[in-house]
Order: sequence, then structure tokens, then C-alpha cells
Amino acid sequence: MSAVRPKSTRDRNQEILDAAARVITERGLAETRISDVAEQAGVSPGLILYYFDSKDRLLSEALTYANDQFFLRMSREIRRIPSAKEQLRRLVDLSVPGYLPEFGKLDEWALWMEVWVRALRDPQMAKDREILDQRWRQSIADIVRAGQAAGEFGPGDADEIALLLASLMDGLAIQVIMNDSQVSPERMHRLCMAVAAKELGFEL
Amino acid sequence: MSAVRPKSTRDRNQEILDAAARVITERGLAETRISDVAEQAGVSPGLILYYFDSKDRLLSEALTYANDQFFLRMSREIRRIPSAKEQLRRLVDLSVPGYLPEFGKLDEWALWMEVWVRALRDPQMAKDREILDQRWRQSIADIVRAGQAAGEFGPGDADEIALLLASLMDGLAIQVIMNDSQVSPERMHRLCMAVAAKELGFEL
Amino acid sequence: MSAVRPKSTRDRNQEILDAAARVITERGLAETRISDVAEQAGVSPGLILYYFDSKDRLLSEALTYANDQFFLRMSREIRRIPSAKEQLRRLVDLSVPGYLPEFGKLDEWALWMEVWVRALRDPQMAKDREILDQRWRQSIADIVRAGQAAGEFGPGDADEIALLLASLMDGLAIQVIMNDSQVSPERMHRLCMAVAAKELGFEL
Amino acid sequence: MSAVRPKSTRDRNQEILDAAARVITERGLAETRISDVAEQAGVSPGLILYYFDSKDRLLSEALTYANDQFFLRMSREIRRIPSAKEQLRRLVDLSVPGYLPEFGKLDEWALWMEVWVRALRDPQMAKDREILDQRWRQSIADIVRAGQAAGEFGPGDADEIALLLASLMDGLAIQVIMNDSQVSPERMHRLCMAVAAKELGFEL
DNA sequence: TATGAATGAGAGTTCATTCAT
DNA sequence: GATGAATGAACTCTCATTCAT
Repeated sequence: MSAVRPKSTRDRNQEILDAAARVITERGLAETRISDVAEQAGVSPGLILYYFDSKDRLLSEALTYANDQFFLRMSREIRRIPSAKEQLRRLVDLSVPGYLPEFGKLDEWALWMEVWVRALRDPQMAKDREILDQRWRQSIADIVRAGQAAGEFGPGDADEIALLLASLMDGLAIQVIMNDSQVSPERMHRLCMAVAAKELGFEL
Repeated sequence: MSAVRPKSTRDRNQEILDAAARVITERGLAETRISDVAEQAGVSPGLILYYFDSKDRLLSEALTYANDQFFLRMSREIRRIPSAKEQLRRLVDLSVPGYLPEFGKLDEWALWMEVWVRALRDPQMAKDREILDQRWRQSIADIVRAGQAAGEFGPGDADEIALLLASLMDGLAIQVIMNDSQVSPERMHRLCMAVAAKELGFEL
Repeated sequence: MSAVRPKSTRDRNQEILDAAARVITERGLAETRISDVAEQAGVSPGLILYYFDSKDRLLSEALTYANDQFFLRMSREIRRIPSAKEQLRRLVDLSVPGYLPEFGKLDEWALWMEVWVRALRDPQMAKDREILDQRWRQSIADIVRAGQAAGEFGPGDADEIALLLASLMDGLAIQVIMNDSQVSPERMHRLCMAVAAKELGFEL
Repeated sequence: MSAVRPKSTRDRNQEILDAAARVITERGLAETRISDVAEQAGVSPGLILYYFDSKDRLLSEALTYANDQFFLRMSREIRRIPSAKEQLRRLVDLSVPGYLPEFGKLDEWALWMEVWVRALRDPQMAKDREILDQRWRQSIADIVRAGQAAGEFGPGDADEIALLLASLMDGLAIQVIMNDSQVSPERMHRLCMAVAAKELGFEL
């Protein structure tokens, strides 16, 4: 009934983080101002600082928040797939920027690269990044182990293979989101699956 | 008030680019001020703008310049090694951050990551990055082809293997320079060489 | 660090324009810095840019604003005078710099000259100047027509006479505010009235 | 024979003043940089300061120099005309900006307006301006007196009439060079000649 | 004379942050 | 909770001026 109802702290927090992630994706971390985030969130710049103590805090939280969201979405989706091989394929599908037309090219990876650069000098960010990355590799390793247990994959050190695949995807994704003329999403996808097939001994 | 002996334009240009690269490595692109570069170069801030029309121009040039320098140094060194396998090993040695104690950990890779982030929104940087990256993959592919011609390596698409190795190194290096507790320089080195050995059919 | 009680946007706007006009009058357009205006207005330099997007914008607006104020003050005063001849005399009184001891010599005319110079290259200023100038000549022409209707003045093209008188005052005022030793305020006043009397056929 | 021959101090001085006048006319005093003048003169910025002690000095001298040149050119031309009435007409012809198609519209007047603004706060410029202006009015008065002596003109205070005409031309010229839609060069010319005819009792 | 590298003193502008309302 | 006026600390960039060559 009331025209303007104050939102719960929790809602506002998320709204602002969402807005921040969107702005960072669009303009890059360095070009993101508090007022941009405020505008995107439809609130005043002052309110941003009311919820987050400083710009730095806001941006850090936004970066990990967005990555977290991505991870959760992907996990939820993959958990529903019965075959490990298909899980792996879906994971690659979703990780190759621009491979699935329904997802933007930049979105997750651009943020992820900002995380890297920031983590170089921000210890908290570095810590967060390590956690996120290990969780990511862990979930790949889990798929590998599940596939091995199910007989879908051959033997091999799951953690080593996970590190290989995760790193390869990182390295290739960089070039894909840069629109490198020689590294198309399709080529990235093919190479990732080829390496996975070779390492895990399955047919493509 | 007091003028100092002028240097040749060419020298100054390089001096300033060197200084800029050093500052960017140390503080990060976002935290690099013109006055930092000036101080590092031992000149006045005004002079920086005298040689480079704007801060943006300076930083862009510094990034590609530094990468170029790295590539040339590595090429020169590798060219002197007779065996392709040893060339590859040396290339990995030099690429793994912190693997050789005589090289700093950050240096090249930190700059390289700044290039990525910047290239996302700066078309000129994007163009430069693509050129640098292709040259890099090319030189790996050349080693592969030479090794195949010499019978050191087994068959395989040299360009594909080069892309695989280059991307893998990119992805792993990120984690290594982040001091990821699970990805040491040694582990990165081992994994790169293992993949190379497997793909190229040579003994470690 | 310490914030001061905010004023209404409208008030602040006028305060700043007033301050700017005062500073321009005192120091000249070329020597007017944002910080001068800020100091004069008793606020921080940042606030000036908060209200006016740029220094240029501020100065342009200040110039037309001040001229506008002058015109309104003069109009209000003249409207109260019943006789056209006396209206004309009062208009000349107020226009001759330094003629009335209670008015500063520079004030309006110095600003007006800055408008001229700026209008030479600033299209917006040129447009504003034309409007202000035509309004000014119009109000002289109106006095002339009223006097003719009332039989105080003889016949003649009111617009032509207005242009003559306005231009003559412009040209003379320049020399008066320059303190030209041969063109005193009194001489300017006498000459203007003499020309008016001759053109309009009234006794001084 | 020698490729580059140093110019005489006198020549260089004039070249630089000419260049400065041209730049000021084009860009306005406020936007004139030493390097602009240097470029226009085809020399290095350093040399400008070698001939003129400071930017201020240079600009002041350029302004009076250009005005001086204009006055001398006009005087020379008028002296050759036998009839005072025709002398006066020619003087008006040359003074109305844009009236004679072979002369630029801005040129002299734009510089002259810069003189006014600068003279407000620069005592030396003020002194120079007064001299130039009195010389100008004097030469008009001389024509008037010559015409009266020759019986071309009726009686009247020559100095007063000169002041009237000079001021009227100043005031009208401002509007003409501003491209005021209601004050064309022709209208200015007509009005000046009409006032002259009325004051001096001659037929147009 | 002439050049142009080099300096340094600003100036405008941006923007995170504060705080009265 | 929410706003937005206000501050002030940077920072980039400009430009007159100097001076070794």
C-alpha cells in the first residue's frame, strides 16, 4: 500500500551487488564509479556507502558474489545430469564464452579476469579467489571421480586432470573473449573435449 | 627552474617505457600515476606528457613494449639451443613464474594480465594483444615443427598443440602468480612438460 | 571533512552566479579561476562544478545573468518615470559609467565587454548577446515611441534613433571606463543628451 | 648562398608581431599560446621568448602594432583623396567591417576589442589605447576641419563631431562583427553617413 | 641566433566519502 | 533507511619559461 517501502537489508545488499556486477561487466572495474552502480541499482550514491563501507569493499564483494552465483547456477544444472561424460560436456558448454547463444560472451569471464588482476595486490581478494578456484577444480575432479567409479572414464589422477582441464579452459577462454581470430568458441570447445577424452579415455 | 642535459628522443622514450613497465608491474595498472612513472624515470611529470600525448597512450605502449622485450629476450635465448625438446623445456622454464630463482615471479605475467583486462575495452590494445599472442603461439608451433622434422617429436597438428600448450601455460600461470597453495611453480612445470610429452610423444 | 547546511539548489545557483559576476568584474574573464569564484561564494571549488558542469558553462551563464539583472533593475526603475524625456535622461544617467556616484564605474560595462569578446567565438554567447542587445535597443525605441505619442518628441524612425543612441553609448562608454582623459562621464552624458535632443527635437 | 641565414632582429620582430596578430585575430587573445605564434611564424617557441621577454609583452606589442599598421594604411590612403567629404566617406568605408568585400570582417575590430578588454587591467595597454584612440579621433577631426575650411562642411566643434562619429562607429561595429541580424554593414554605413551629413551639413 | 628538451607551477575536473535533513 | 548537497584530495594535462647545445 505504501508508495515507497524500505527494502530489507538483505534484499538491498543483493540488489546492489547485482548492480555492481553488471556495471563492472559493462565498463570494467577501473571505470566503475559508485554513482554508476547507484544509477544501475536505482538508488542514490549515498545509499551504496550506507550498505558497503567503501567502494573497495563493494567491488570486492561484487566480484566474489557474481562468481558465486555463476558457480551455483552451474552446479545446480550439472547435478541433474546422470552421466559423468555428459556432465563434463555440459560444464564445457557453459564455460566456453559465446558457445551457447543464450549466454553473453563476456559476462562471467570478464569479471573473473578482474578478480585475477585485483587479487595480485589485494590479499582478501587473493584469498577469495583461491577458494573459488579450488571449489571449481574440486567440482571438476568430482565429476572425474564419479565417471571413473561408474566406469565411464579410465584411470588417472582426478585432481591433476581437473587442474589440467580448468587451466586449459582459463587459458583458452581468455583468447575467446578477446575475439582472437584464430580461437573461436568452437575451436576452444573441441580442444577442451579432445584433451578430456584423451586424458580420461572416452570416445567423443 | 634548472634544466638537465637533454637526452636523445629515442633514449628517453625507452627509458620512460621501461619506467612505466616497472611501475605497472609493481603497483598495477589502475594504481599507476604519471607522477609515479616520472619519479621512477627520474624526470618531471611534465616530460612524460611531452613524450606521450596522454596517460592512456603511455600505458598502452608500455604494456606492449614490455611484452615485446620479454619475447625478444626469450627468442634470442631459445634460438641458441640445438634440440627442440630442450628448447621446449627452456621455454617452459622461463614461462613458469618463479621457477627459475633468478627471475621475479610477477614481472611478465602481471603485465600480461593487465593487457588482457585492458584489451577487453580498448580496441588498439586488443589488436596488439592478438598480434603478440599469435606470435607467441607461432614460436611454440615452430619448435614443435622443428622437433617433428628432426624426429624428436611424434606427429600431430603443430598449431593445435601450440595452442594447447600456450593456453595451458596461461591458465596455470595465473594460479601460480596468485600463490595458489595447490599450484606451485614445480607442479605447473611438471604438468606442462607432461602434457607436452604426451602430445608430442617424447620421454621426459 | 565537515559538511555545511545545504541550501536550496536555486539559491546556490544564484549565489554562485553572483559570485562569478563579481569576480569577473574584478579580475576579468581571463583571470577568473573556479577557485576564485568558490572563495567569493564561500564554498568549495568542487561545489561550483557540482552546479555548473564546467568552467565555461559557469562563466557564460554568469555573463548573461549579470546583464540580465542590470537590465531588469533599470527597466523597473524607468517604468516608474512618467515623462519619456525623463525616462531617457534616467537611462543615460544609469548608462554613463561613473556618472552617478552611487554606482561603480566598471561593473556592468566591463562585463558587457567580456561578452563581446567571448561572443566572437562562442556561438551560444553570440546568440545570447544578440538577444540582450536587441532587448536593450527595443526598450530605448519604446521610450522614443512613447514620447512621440505623447508629443514630447518629434517624428523620426524610432528604431533607427534607438540604434543610434545605443551604439553611441556603447562607443562612448568604452572610452569612459578606460578613463580616457578626454572623455569624462560628463562629456559622454552631454553628448548623448545632445544627440538625443537633436534627433528627437526636444529642449535639453 | 647559405641555406639558413639569420634574419635581422628588426625583420624577425615584425614577422613575429605579424604572426601574433594573425593568431590573435583567429583564435582570440585568451586562446593564443606562444607555440601557436611560433608555428604561425615558422620558428620555435623558444625564439619567441628570445625576442620578447614574456608572453604578455609579446601580446601587448602585437595588439598595438596591428592597430598601428591599420592606422597607417588608412592614413596613407586617405591623404591621397582631395575632397574632405570623400575622405570621410572612404574612412567610413574602411571602418565598416565587411563593407568592402576585399577586407575581412573581423580583422581589425576583433583585435581592437581585445585591446579594450586588456586595457581595463593593464596600465600600459590602457596608455597605448588612449594614444591610439586619440590619434584616430584626431584624424577624423582633421578631416572635419579641412572640410570646414574648404567650405564642404558647415560649422561645428570638430572635436565633438569627431568624438561622436568615432564612438558611433565603435558602437555599431561591435554589432556588425557579431553578425547581429538587425545591424548589417550597409545599415551601419548608412547611419554613420547620415549622422555625419546632419552634423556637418552636407548632402549625401 | 635558433632549437627543443625539460621543468614546474597551476588549473580544471573527478569522485569517494560525509552528513544534515 | 534514504537522499543529495558539500567537501577535499588527488590526478591529468597545459603551457610559459629556461637553458644546454
